[in-house]
Amino acid sequence: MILSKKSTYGLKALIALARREGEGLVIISDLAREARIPKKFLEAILLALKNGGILQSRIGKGGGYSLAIPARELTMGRIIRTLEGDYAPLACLRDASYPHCTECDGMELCGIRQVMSDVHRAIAKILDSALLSGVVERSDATKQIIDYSI
Amino acid sequence: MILSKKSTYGLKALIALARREGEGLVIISDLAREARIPKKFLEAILLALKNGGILQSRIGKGGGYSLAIPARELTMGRIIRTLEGDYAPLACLRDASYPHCTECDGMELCGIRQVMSDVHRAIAKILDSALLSGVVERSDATKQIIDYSI
DNA sequence: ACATACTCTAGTTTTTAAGTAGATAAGTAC
DNA sequence: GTACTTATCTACTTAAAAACTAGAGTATGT
Repeated sequence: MILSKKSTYGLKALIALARREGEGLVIISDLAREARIPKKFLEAILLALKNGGILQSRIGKGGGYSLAIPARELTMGRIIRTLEGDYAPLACLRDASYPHCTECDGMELCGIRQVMSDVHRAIAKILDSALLSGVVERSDATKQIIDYSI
Repeated sequence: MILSKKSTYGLKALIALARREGEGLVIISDLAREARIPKKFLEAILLALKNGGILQSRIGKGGGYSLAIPARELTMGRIIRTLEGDYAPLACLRDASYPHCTECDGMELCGIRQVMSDVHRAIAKILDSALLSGVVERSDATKQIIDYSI
């Protein structure tokens, strides 16, 4: 569950967009510069977020990106799932419906599978209850503390 | 938190060893054949587990591997940590002591960091309370159910 | 028309995981 | 002691995924 750069970049961009919520569209170049993300890479990430329904965009002059979902309703789970694909800790957990997979020869894996299934649920629970707005607030709080302490 | 093949193989081998606990040493070739793991790859994995204090071995004729820690005292957390390295969900979580990392420019990451820290703790809690013996028992239980259902 | 900005296709580079080969050291039985 | 067996070590190779880039294409406002 190490967060990829793709997801990290995506989250940073979303945080930046959440901070400007309601202020109209933001262009990729600005986001890339502010968050220090390679522009071309960010393009692909934002596009994925748009296709996932998390962002909306307008093309052409005056265009740019904005949140399609309010930060108070957008969960970390949805964001990460959109960027990483489903974060199943074991291949055979991908489709939860399947009772056992071919890998579980001799069933050694099925014991492992059950533990990893617990892990999976625990991760999902945390990420699906963490809202983007909360992350922004916590970032601001941290910033203040650090500003004061310097 | 997708489990690598290295860890999966390692766990399968440990389960096999746990099943023969108290029955002396098991040679690599047997483990590799039974668990269908490339022998050379398994060698490296078992060596890592030995260096991590999880396995013990004896060289020479009649030699082989056995658990250095009883299956009832060996946690999944220790096993996976030995094979994967510390499974921190974010690079700057690796040393928990450090209050913030250089990546947290503008502090966007610190909000993310806190959420991922929760994830990290949740994973550790589950894996550190799951014993190898429990995994073996659950595997056997699953096996029975499936045997009956066929 | 033209500048602006997103969209799309198709790459390249870098990194990490996965797997292999073969030599060497070391213990045990006989 | 020597032949056998097994662990240990170094150094590759291959395969796959992550990270990043280039450039053409398309839509939009003025």
